[in-house]
Amino acid sequence: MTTLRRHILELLWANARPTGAYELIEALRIENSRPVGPPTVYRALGFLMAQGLVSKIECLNAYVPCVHPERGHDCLFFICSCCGASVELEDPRIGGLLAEDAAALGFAVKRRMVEVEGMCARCAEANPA
Amino acid sequence: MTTLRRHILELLWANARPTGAYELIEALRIENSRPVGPPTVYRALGFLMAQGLVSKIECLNAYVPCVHPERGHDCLFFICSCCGASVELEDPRIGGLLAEDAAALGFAVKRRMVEVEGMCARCAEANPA
DNA sequence: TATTGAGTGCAACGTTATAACGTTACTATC
DNA sequence: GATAGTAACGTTATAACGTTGCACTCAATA
Repeated sequence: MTTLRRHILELLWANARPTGAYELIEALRIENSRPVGPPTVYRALGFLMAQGLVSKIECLNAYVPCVHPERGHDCLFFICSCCGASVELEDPRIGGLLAEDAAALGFAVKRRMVEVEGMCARCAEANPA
Repeated sequence: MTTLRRHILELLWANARPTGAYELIEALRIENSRPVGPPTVYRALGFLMAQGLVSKIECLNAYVPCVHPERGHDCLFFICSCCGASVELEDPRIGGLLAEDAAALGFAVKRRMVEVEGMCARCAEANPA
C-alpha cells in the first residue's frame, strides 16, 4: 500500500457517490502539485480491486470503496439513477444461488457483478411523480 | 421495427458472442454500401433494449440478443473470459431475492444486471491448467 | 557495486458513448 | 395535393473511459 494508492482510496471514501477514474485524476490534479495520468490511476484502481478494497460499478464505469473488504465479494449494488448514490449490500443467498446455477452449467466463477438500477427511497420521497 | 433495427438484431443473433457497438458499425459498413455512424447504432440498440429484445453486458460493453423477450428481465449472464461466449439463464429466485432486498431499502427497481465472469465448461476442459 | 523488480510518470493511442444539429420519410389533416 | 407533425436516421465533432509502451526512480539484495 503506497501513498498514491492510499490517497486514491481516501478519495473514494470521501466521495459519497461512485467515482469515475477521470474524476480521481482531476481531484489529484487539484490537491497535488503533480498531476497523475490515466495509467497511474487505473493501475492503482486495479491494485485496490485485486485487494478487494474497491469495486467497480460496471454500469456506471465508476468505482466505490468496498464496505467489507474482509469478506468475499457477495456484494450487490443498488444504484439510484436520480441522485447517483449507490448502496452496497451483502446477501449470501444470492451468491449461493449463483453458485448453484454456475455448477449446473459447469461454470467456474471468478467474479460476480450484481447491480440494480432504480430510485432510492430518499429520491422517491422528494419526487412524488 | 425498421430495416436497420432488424438488421442489427440479426447481426447480434448471427454472432456467437456479445457484440460491441463498433463491431456492428464495422459489419454494417462491410455489408451495406452506406456506412452508419455511432449514434445511429446506439439509437437502434437503445430501441432494441427498450423492447427487451437485446441486453447489454455491462462488464464487456457489448450487446446480446435476449433469448426470451416475452418474459421479464430476470436474466443472468455467465461470461467466459476465456472464449468470450456468454450464456443467458433465467432464475426467478434471484429476482425474488433482489426484490426483497430492494423492498427492505425502499428502493424502486428499474433494471437488474447480474453478470458472472469465469470459465465455461468447454474452456475448462480444453485448458486443464 | 551491479542487478532486479515494483511502482510511478508520460505521451500517444484505442475504445465506447453522446451532444448537437440537420435531413429524410411517412402520416395526418385540412 | 399543400402543409405540418413526428419518428427515425445521417453527420460531425467531442466527451468519457481505458490501454500500450517505454522511461525513470528507488529500495532491496545478491
